[in-house]
Amino acid sequence: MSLYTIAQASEEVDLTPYTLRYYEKEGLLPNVTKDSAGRRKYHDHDLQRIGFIKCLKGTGMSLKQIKDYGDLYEQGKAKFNERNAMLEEHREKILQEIKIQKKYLKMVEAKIEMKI
Amino acid sequence: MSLYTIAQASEEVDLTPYTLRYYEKEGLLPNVTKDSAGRRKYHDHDLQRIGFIKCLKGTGMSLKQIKDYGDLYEQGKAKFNERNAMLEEHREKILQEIKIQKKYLKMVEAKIEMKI
DNA sequence: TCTTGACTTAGAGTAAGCTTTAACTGTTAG
DNA sequence: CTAACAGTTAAAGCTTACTCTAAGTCAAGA
Repeated sequence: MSLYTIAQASEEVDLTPYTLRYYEKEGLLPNVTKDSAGRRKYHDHDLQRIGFIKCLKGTGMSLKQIKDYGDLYEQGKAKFNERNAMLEEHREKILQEIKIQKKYLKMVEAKIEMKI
Repeated sequence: MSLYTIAQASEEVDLTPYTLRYYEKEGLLPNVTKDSAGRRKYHDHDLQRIGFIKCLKGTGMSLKQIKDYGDLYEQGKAKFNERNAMLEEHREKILQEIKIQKKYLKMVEAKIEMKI
């Protein structure tokens, strides 16, 4: 069980310390512990959570929605259905988005081939 | 050869009139003509251009870069190489992005399967 | 002890991409 | 003729997601 300062965590997850504090302030990272001097200590599960936040954000979910998902997560299995429904809906959104990206890719390739 | 009011064009391309004026102000839509009363008249080639703008924007190109691309386009074949290089680079970016999206899709699916 | 450096906070500032407002103009239906 | 309507402009306002600043705290090394 390893601990990370904000600088180390920042390095691990490739986000600035500013961003990590911002995510915490916005409620995306509850339960980040602090040492006796008040400095944040990140645990492995925090880094894993940040990893999943990056996944959701990278697939177009807003921080607001990510927070909502995280809030359901905090409520444990009582909210499992609601939470999984969110993920399944998001899965569809990603699939749609990949389709669109492929369509756009073809448009760009067509433009390249057009040679005008 | 058909002409469209801003409301009709807006409907066609699924962008608000605000957005169309904004794109024009930002230099993404040069040469939009106006009638004797000063009202915009969109031509088919304007709608096609907007379609390609949506493609570039939808694949993560900033309006600034899209403007730069459009500016090269305005300069005709003199800037063909530069323009096509931009598109080829963008094509790579889209391919990368699709890869990332597929990875994220798997992460979300794994989380769904985890059933926790 | 002093100072350096990495942290803390609240809050201000920034950038992108719209979105709205206010005040106005020209066209059209009654 | 006039009211309604669809457009015009410049400029202000909004949202999201950071990003930075200012002022302060704490621990460790010279």
